[in-house]
Amino acid sequence: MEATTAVGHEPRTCDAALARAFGFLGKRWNGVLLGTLVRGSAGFAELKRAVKGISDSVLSERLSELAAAGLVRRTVEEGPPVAVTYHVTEAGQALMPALEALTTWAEHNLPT
Amino acid sequence: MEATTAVGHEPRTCDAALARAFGFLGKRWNGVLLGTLVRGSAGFAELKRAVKGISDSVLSERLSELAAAGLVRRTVEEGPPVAVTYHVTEAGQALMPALEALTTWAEHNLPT
DNA sequence: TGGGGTGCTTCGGAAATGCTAGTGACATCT
DNA sequence: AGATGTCACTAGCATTTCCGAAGCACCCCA
Repeated sequence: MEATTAVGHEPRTCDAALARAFGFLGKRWNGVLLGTLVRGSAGFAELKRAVKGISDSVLSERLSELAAAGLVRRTVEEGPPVAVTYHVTEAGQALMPALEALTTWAEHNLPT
Repeated sequence: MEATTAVGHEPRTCDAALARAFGFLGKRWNGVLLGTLVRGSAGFAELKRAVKGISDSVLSERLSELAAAGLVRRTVEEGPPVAVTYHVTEAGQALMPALEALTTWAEHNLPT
């Protein structure tokens, strides 16, 4: 194990930032969830219907994670009928171009 | 409410293509794997070292899936020392811009 | 002849996910 | 009024998926 004095060829590691990105997007529903939320805020039930396939428990958990990471914000409207709304923050919005690129790619390269 | 005769607004579903994209990228290692492979072909062991954290079994499985989806190709060099090489196809290459966008986003919006 | 490298597959066990229900406040239908 | 439904979740299993270690076959180098 040399402590490469100079140069050194890194063993072809993948970009650290990309790895971090997939730390999030690599979890089962986060991608679609964010992708849905980016096109407009929604409540819990609405989200569940939109993402269809996701379960209550996971949705709840993912929303917490996303909120903790500062990508999504949870707003409670006290009415009499309390309404909760989830919407993306700027950090979430910033993901848009990437999501679009991904969509385009899928359209062209992924079988239906 | 509604059931008005025609129209109907879809309940805000996420883009189908994006969902398909995350059918792949939403699985634990596929993203980083593709991201690594995009910067150059590699053999099994090399890949394992590069993606570090992934296990043999999962790597093997992921590579099969990726190959089945036509994003990666598996080439066997018959020598006596059989050497296997994995490299992305054009469909895989086409993912690059999306991956770059993702990387940029992570750099700016994801904590280290 | 032993150590090291490559390319996988096969086992458990552990962790992540999914399904079914249930709660409590309100709203609406009959 | 009472039944039913919606909204936002939480709770408890069952199933799926993932990981880590081990093993197998082959080759190269000393």
